[in-house]
Amino acid sequence: MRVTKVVKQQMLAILAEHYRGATTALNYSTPFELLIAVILSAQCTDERVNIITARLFPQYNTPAKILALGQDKLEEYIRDCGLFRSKARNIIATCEILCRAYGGEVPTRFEDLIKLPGVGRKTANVIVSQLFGTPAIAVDTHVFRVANRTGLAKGKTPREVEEGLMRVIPRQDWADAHHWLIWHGRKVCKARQPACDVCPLNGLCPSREDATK
DNA sequence: AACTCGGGGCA
DNA sequence: TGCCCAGAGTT
Repeated sequence: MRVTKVVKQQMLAILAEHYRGATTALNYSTPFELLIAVILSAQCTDERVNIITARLFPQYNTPAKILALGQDKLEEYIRDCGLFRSKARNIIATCEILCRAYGGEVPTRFEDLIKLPGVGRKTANVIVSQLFGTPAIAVDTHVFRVANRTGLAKGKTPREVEEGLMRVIPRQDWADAHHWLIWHGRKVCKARQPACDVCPLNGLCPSREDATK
């Protein structure tokens, strides 16, 4: 079933109302801290990232300090989140670049961020949209799933979904819409057992009767 | 486009 | 236990 543009606008309005105030912006005090937290969050819950960063950042909250800590010790700090070896390696490499090319600061442009080891489209979009005021929609697995199921933006790749969402959603709503879609994916439109019975998009979503697709 | 990394969370 | 996960890099 094809979702008309009018229906898409209705669904977006409902999501905006239903998830008003919802945010995933974490209270990290510097861009560098948020960057590291987002890198760590891949395939890992926010709760666990919070535990790790609460131990790490009091002493190691700058690229230079992380480099001084070293990769082996960094691995010990972040061992409780998955993929920790590659994350540690990427974080060290990123810190070296930040120190060498950016004066120890986090670059503000998407093109620069995405070149950093461990930073892909999703992470770069999160940083620029939540930190530097550049409108963007970060497509993670939740956003990807919700967009495809609801028909807001169909696509085989996250990139396609990202571009589709940008076409449907007004630019000024991109950052907020990212949060609506993520929260909807977490709480209602879940990967396993979607709670279609309590879904605010009931009646509009084409996957209502077969939400496992 | 498919594969891999990896411990946690959940049924 | 087995299966999936608030991704990114490599092949």
